[in-house]
Amino acid sequence: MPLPALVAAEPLEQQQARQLLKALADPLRLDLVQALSGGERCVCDLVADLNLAQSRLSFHLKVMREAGLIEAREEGRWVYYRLRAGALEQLQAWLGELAAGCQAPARCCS
Amino acid sequence: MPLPALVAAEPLEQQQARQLLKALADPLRLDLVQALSGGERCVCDLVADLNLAQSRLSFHLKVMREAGLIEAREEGRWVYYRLRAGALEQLQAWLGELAAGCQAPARCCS
DNA sequence: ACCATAGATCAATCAAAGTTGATTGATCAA
DNA sequence: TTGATCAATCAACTTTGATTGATCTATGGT
Repeated sequence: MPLPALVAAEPLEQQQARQLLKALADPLRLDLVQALSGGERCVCDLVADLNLAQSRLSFHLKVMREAGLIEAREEGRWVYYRLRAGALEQLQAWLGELAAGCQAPARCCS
Repeated sequence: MPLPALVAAEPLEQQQARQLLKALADPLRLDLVQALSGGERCVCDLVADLNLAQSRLSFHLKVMREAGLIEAREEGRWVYYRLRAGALEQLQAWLGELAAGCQAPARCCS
């Protein structure tokens, strides 16, 4: 069950940024992010709180995990998930760099 | 051609955040963002630089425009696009709030 | 050993997004 | 006014992603 999940507090590669963005860009996954934004939660609680099919939740958790957006901790027969603050911070930094130079005047059209 | 595109420097609604994230979470659109990160560019330049079908580019620009990620300026027969720095900053702030509380210890599983 | 629960995975289906090529309406230069 | 270029749009098609229900493994309680 433990899946790769990228680490490193380095600047994001475009590919990693894309995976993170995609992991975030879904309504259900955003609800999950919301649910996790207050701290670690176990899967069974999430199923109950968000009232969804277990396989559906598991699918989305996997997407998020593979993107490096969340990470899991197993304890007995439970699995606890939490947001990776580092990933959020990397994304913030990545956005910051974009915003930095984007106000330049138009290169005139050939 | 001018499409709604949300404004406001207010905190992002989840729905708006999702649209922005989705607009970013695509390889071609990321290339576009990259191309625009140095400043305004016209469509014909983008077609040439990224070497893609014009209708394809137009489709993706529309997605980004509708999300409020970019905005257009028409000049004669050309259209110039640029990133909306405000949108990037709103996203950054939104990520910041998520990162804030996500380290809390697990609520114990029922 | 048996049964119940937690959670991951798989195959099938369905819906949403992206791609392509053609067309259209502007704008501009000759 | 003719012809060329810019860029948006449309309809047909393809690809990708999400949902569902069924299994499957592992853990724990009795």
